[in-house]
Amino acid sequence: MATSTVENYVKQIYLLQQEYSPDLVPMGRLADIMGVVPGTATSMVKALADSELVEYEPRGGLRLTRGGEQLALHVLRRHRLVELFLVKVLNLDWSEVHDEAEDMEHAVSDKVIEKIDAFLNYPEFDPHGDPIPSAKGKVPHMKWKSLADCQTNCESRISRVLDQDSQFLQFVERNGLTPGTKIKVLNRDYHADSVSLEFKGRNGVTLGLTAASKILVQVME
Amino acid sequence: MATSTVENYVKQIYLLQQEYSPDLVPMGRLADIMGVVPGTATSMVKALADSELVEYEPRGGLRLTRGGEQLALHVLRRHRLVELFLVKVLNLDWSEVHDEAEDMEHAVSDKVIEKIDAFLNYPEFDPHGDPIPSAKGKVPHMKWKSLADCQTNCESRISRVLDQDSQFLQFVERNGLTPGTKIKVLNRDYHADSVSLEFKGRNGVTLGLTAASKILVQVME
DNA sequence: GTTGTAGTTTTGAACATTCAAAATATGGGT
DNA sequence: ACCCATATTTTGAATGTTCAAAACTACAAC
Repeated sequence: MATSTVENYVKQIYLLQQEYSPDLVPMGRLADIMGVVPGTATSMVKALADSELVEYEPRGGLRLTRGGEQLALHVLRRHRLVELFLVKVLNLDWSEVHDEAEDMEHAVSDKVIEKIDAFLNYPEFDPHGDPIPSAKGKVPHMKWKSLADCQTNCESRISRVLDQDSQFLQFVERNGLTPGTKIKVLNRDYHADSVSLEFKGRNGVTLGLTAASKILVQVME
Repeated sequence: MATSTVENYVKQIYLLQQEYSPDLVPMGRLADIMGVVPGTATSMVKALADSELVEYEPRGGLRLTRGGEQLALHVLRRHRLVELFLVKVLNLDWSEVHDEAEDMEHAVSDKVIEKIDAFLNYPEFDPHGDPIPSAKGKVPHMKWKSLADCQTNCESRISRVLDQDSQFLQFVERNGLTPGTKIKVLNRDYHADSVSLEFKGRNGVTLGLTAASKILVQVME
């Protein structure tokens, strides 16, 4: 049985892969995100390679095996279902559930997770708009595009917030940019590094491109 | 912050103390219950003594300090609230929630526990009738007496089941002896090592004294 | 008083995870 | 071809938890 340390490494590798794929994930990036010194990541990755959870090329980088990916999806499923449960049933604020779920994701059994899934009526997305993998490891897909990439006059709907830092989420909430909100891009200025939005009638917030890039909208097809 | 190993030791010491108090808990008993060899318990207890969670007399035994007891009650509060939550909200069977809660008790934060407590409307007892300590560490008290100590014709109400082994709980449930059930002792025979009960009209089960001693009834005053 | 035995403690080693610091490899600029 | 900066790996040590097996203690029985 995988320890929770192993589960955390595999989960973070999965998330990093979204950023690097099809390239290998560099060791240093993994160390950073795990909050350990590089040598620690190296030795852990070797252990993961021995258990066939990752493929590891010394000095090249790493990627998950199919088995590692399945494990990562399992952990992410638990994490995201727990988040949604905490928000919907226990009324915690969406800005705090990510941290709560970090611990709980390793402690809830499959039996409890299936009960939660049923209780919530088989949801596809968590409170931040992240997709919830199925028990078999299928990820609901949707076409997303970052706010930073929306042109002037583009109308759309906020659907996912990538940065799950509590402060950032509170900022997003204070400004009414939670998933589901319909918005229109009033102005996008690459040189001013900003995007201004209009929504819910009142015309709205101006975001820097860095913040805008962490907010995804649904692409209407 | 206490690791979950430490939380488990302290919890079990607390439970053993109910059995031994006011005497010290013997090391061997702790080792047995923790499922470790005696030497492991000794070295762990020394560490607990260093953190002032237990008082330890070499070769004599051990007991919790006030601080250790507070920690134990905290853990027990989390454990029992989680159990009740799993039964009431997620509809798990009472015979399986003990094991589920063993892991979750170390992963749910105080914030989540307080939400669960409020959601359940500040309950005093868990599904097995065990008292739920308050956030401040106060334990609801009730006068209990074992079924094995009930005389012939004694009428009472089942209120607590001490053995939380899943098989035993299923047996208890199959025979309708769950907490809340009103029963009457038809016959108690010390030499035959048995107690027979009548309840819900139909007259009922006969239990050996060992089983009977694990089922507690409310003492009516 | 020696001996036996049950319970306890000590010792030495292992595993998973981590760090600090030294060693090494890689790719780019000169 | 050589040197440098950066990324990575290696090495050695620490922590927390565990086991196996040897050593010890206490007390009862003879």
